[in-house]
Amino acid sequence: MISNKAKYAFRALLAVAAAPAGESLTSAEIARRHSIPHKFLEQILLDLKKAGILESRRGKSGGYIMLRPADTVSFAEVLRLFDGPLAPLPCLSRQSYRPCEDCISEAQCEIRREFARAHEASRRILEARTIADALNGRPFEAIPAERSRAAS
Amino acid sequence: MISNKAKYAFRALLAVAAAPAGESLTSAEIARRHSIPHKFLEQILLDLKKAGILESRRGKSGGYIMLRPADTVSFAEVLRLFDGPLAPLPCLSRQSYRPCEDCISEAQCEIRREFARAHEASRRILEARTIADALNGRPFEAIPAERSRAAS
DNA sequence: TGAAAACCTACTAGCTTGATAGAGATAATA
DNA sequence: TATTATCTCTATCAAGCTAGTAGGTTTTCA
Repeated sequence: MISNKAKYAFRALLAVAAAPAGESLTSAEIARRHSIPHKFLEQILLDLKKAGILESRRGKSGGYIMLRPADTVSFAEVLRLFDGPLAPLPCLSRQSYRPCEDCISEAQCEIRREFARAHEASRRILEARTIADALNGRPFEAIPAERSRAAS
Repeated sequence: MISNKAKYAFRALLAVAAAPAGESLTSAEIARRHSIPHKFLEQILLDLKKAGILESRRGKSGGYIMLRPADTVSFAEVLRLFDGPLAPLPCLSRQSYRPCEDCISEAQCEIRREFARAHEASRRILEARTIADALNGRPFEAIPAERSRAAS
């Protein structure tokens, strides 16, 4: 299960990305429209800003706006930001690899082998799909097949 | 990330399933061989027994043995048993469905739509792969395509 | 100067994880 | 029958995490 924090982050991002170009949205407005605790949302928006995804304007008539275009922000990136590694095992994480304690041999670990498949399947989708895709409902079939397995 | 408990459960199950037919394994032996805290493992084995996956014999020369054949025990089942629903959102869980609070329309929820794809991909693999598959290294390609989408 | 907004830091209740502890029940065997 | 090895059950606990709440500071606009 993803955390509430991540869920709120997605809602907020979708809201900001859906706003007319150049128009900013205040945290209070987002909170009201999506029933998110306001102060909690503020922290989340701040994280999104620190991550370089959102831009903010302070003061009266301030608010939030996309910094990076919505089609460059993947679900995987946002989820990682709030919930940590996507991988089901530390030894399967690319971004924050860590061997399991007491692991004798990664190559021979059946658990790793099985979860690697499952993880790879969902990882590819979360990595490929962006906030923009979600907004305009681009169908799943349009995801280009990932050829480069080398980096895995 | 899956819990330590689930990881231990997989290790233990693989060990019991790998034992020669009819031969039982004691919790102490499994704990020793896989560096799992003994008393903690006992709880886990008990859960596996209550779930009808393992069988136990008490007393001297007791131990654990598979109750159900290893090729009927899926990774999904074991993971659910210890870590709860596989679904990233409550509204995506088949076994323990629950709407998100404050959800206005499931059909129109972009977050649900995106995560549904990712979840379905890994769910199918975890559901299809069994302890027996993991043990004899049956290649992933051999998984039969799931045709019935109706139950989704 | 006042209002509205983002920004920052601290705190907290309740839950979950990953165990540890100790006693009881049962079965083989000496 | 006593011993011993094993599973079984229940309670407890420290540490960390989740989902916030709280209260102030800074910035900007009118």
